[in-house]
Amino acid sequence: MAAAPPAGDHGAEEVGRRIRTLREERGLSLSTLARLAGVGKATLSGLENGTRNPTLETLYAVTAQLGVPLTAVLSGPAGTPTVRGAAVDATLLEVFTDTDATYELYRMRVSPGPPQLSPAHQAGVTEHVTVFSGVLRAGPLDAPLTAGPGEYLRWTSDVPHSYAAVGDEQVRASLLLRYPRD
Amino acid sequence: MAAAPPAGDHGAEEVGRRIRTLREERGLSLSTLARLAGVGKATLSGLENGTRNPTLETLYAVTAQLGVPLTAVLSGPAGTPTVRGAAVDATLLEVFTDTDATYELYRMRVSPGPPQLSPAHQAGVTEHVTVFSGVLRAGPLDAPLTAGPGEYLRWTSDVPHSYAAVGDEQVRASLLLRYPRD
DNA sequence: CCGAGCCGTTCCGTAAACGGAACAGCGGAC
DNA sequence: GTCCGCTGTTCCGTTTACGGAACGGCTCGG
Repeated sequence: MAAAPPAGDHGAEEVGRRIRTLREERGLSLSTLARLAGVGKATLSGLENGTRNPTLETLYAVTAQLGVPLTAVLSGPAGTPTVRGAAVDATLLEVFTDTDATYELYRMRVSPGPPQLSPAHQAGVTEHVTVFSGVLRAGPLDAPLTAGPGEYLRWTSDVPHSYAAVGDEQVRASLLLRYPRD
Repeated sequence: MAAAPPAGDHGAEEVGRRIRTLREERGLSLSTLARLAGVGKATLSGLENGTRNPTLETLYAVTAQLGVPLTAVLSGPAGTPTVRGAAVDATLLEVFTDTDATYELYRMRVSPGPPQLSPAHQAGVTEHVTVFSGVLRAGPLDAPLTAGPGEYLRWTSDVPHSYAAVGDEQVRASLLLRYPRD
């Protein structure tokens, strides 16, 4: 005992809790799920209790049998990296890698106050913003654009640019960054 | 039986490819990333080549150092809730619930061929599409719109509407559905 | 030309995740 | 009462993912 594995480990225990919850929601016993998923009972037991550091293969076998994506047990409130600035608070939701370019999709919140500046990116990088609520003023420093709810902005971000909320309302928007392949 | 998903292939190679892409985008060498992430070079090498079955701890160490969520390298075609039709294949990425409206953010692929029809939604629902690649023709049946890479479409979807790829290239886009609060 | 310093891959001993079996605890059948 | 079937946990031998070191390949610099 006491051999307690690194308790402060990342979300291993959180992952275990979610799997146990999902299993019990389905009325499955540990033994049954282990058999259906093709893993040992010891493996699943340790996994649910957070005393193991599961393999991707193991996790996939279990989550697939539960009928949920891997992200359902992994992505946690504390798990996703967030970029914070004076006014902008952006959470990276997804990364798409296509043949022509890589896309990063963020959910963005811009708080009222002075504009937040962002340095120039590599040549060819474009930003695409869809505003959900509030009024956003963003784009190149010398030619900012404005958009309200439901509207769309696009600019080439190889020059310094800024983000600002117009008025007192916080702006909520989705931000898509496109990095062309070299 | 039980509609077993591909048990052997859980996308280990796909995960490796994404990690390698993310690493190269950042201009990091394999050795450097391995040192920064605190894992062995052999581990990272095998991981990128798909010859290993990484543990959650290893994956987390690497993705955290790359500054992306685990979902960025895991989210695969399998497992995620997906809406499929004749031509359109959409994956739900995120749901935002704000005070004014609910937003559903999809990643969408439209394959070449005849248009896919979609019935009218509730009054006030709007759709917002940002095209990544290919040329998309979509919108109300009587007034469809066209957009190419980097362009944006918006229409009110309280009437029947359609989606179609123009030309032979598959269309990749992000689709934002906005449901106003009653 | 040759060594220095990187690159990424392969080799190898060790630590640990794995599945099967044995275990204790509980509830119902007879 | 005993037995059975089930629960979830623990023990244990096997498999394998791990990191350090050694390796071949490439690009510089002297």
